[in-house]
Amino acid sequence: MARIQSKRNSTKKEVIIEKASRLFREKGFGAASMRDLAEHVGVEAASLYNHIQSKAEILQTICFKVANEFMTNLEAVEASQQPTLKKMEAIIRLHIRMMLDQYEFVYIADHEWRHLPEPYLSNFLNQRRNYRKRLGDLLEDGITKGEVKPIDTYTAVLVILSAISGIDSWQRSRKSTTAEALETNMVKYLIEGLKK
Amino acid sequence: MARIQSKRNSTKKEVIIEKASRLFREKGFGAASMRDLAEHVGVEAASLYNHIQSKAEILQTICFKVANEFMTNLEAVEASQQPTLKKMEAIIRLHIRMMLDQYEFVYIADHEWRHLPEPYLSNFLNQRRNYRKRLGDLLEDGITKGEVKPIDTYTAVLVILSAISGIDSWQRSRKSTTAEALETNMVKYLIEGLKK
DNA sequence: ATTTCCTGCTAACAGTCGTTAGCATTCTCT
DNA sequence: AGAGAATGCTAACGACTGTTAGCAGGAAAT
Repeated sequence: MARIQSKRNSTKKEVIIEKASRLFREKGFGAASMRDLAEHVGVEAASLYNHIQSKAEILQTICFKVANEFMTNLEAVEASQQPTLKKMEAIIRLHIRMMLDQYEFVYIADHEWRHLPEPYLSNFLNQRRNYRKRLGDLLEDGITKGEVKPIDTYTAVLVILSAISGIDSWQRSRKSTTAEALETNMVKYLIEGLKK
Repeated sequence: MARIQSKRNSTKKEVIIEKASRLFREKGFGAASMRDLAEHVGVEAASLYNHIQSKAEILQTICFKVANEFMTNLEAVEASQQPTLKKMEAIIRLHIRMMLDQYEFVYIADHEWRHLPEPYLSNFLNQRRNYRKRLGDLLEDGITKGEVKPIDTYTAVLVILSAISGIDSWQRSRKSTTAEALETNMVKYLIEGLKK
């Protein structure tokens, strides 16, 4: 019987999750069915349950994988010794790159988290809130040190993160602008607003 | 039989659409059921069909209502005689205000449009592309006239619109920042990046 | 007062949902 | 070669989906 696991560097579960991420983004978590997913994986729906526990587990895996990756990066940047603006730039660039080459995963963590079942939902939202808070603190610190223009940090964090998540609409319609140009221009616009 | 239409200034259809907008935002279009909606309206599911044609029709109504409102405003601004930066500010402020007091509708047009059936989907996406194109042209014009800093207009439009749609996450958690402060700060950040 | 329209109801349709049970096949390891 | 684990299959479950048919009661118009 046609087994899964075509690529050698990934378990069957990872294959399922990867295919699911594509599907969840295209149709939304609620509208994507397990039979849909199974077909993309090349297997019957029931067979998926040899590798995963539930549809919700897939969503959890994706959301927390992304959240952890961002959090790990944030901690590294916080611990680093560099000017605040450089720190912010590093974070912004990571967000943009994640949006560019882990698009499906990031998109789902950004837009489909509301379908997480409790207690994962609360957990996820707490992490999210904490992340934004620490980004705000980082900016606040930069203002205190005189490295950043005195602005409302809550608004700044909101603008920065939202702007990046809008790359979504660029992904959908690969037009003239290249990924590199987009990153450069976006960093320029967002950092410019923070300079004194 | 308990009729709908409690408020005098709205038809039953409008009541349904208003309740639906709330539901669609909370659960997503796919996950929100007609029986769900009926319960919020205070009626049986089948009765809804005396006022609407289908679930999809509700989504269409909402999406195009929002799209038309933005497009009408853009045309008014384009026709007005004022500096480019003032035009942009007017547009940004309208977007923010719409996000503040027509939150449910705007959110759905922003996030649930992918569930539109054809040909409405293509139609909607065309309008959206056209809208952004014209915003970009407006900025381009400002650059030519020397009123706006020479930037990549595609990126600028992306950043501006995305940043505003991020107000969504502010709506969800009414915290310290007031709506007025948010508008002021956001306009400041976004316009600052356009000034020479 | 009677007709007509509007809007509500219940019941049901055909289909899809996520998931489980039970069994067959194949892979891995001794 | 044979045992056991891993992974596939088919069939089915109960619940839920959007929607329609047919009917009843109240509102508006004559």
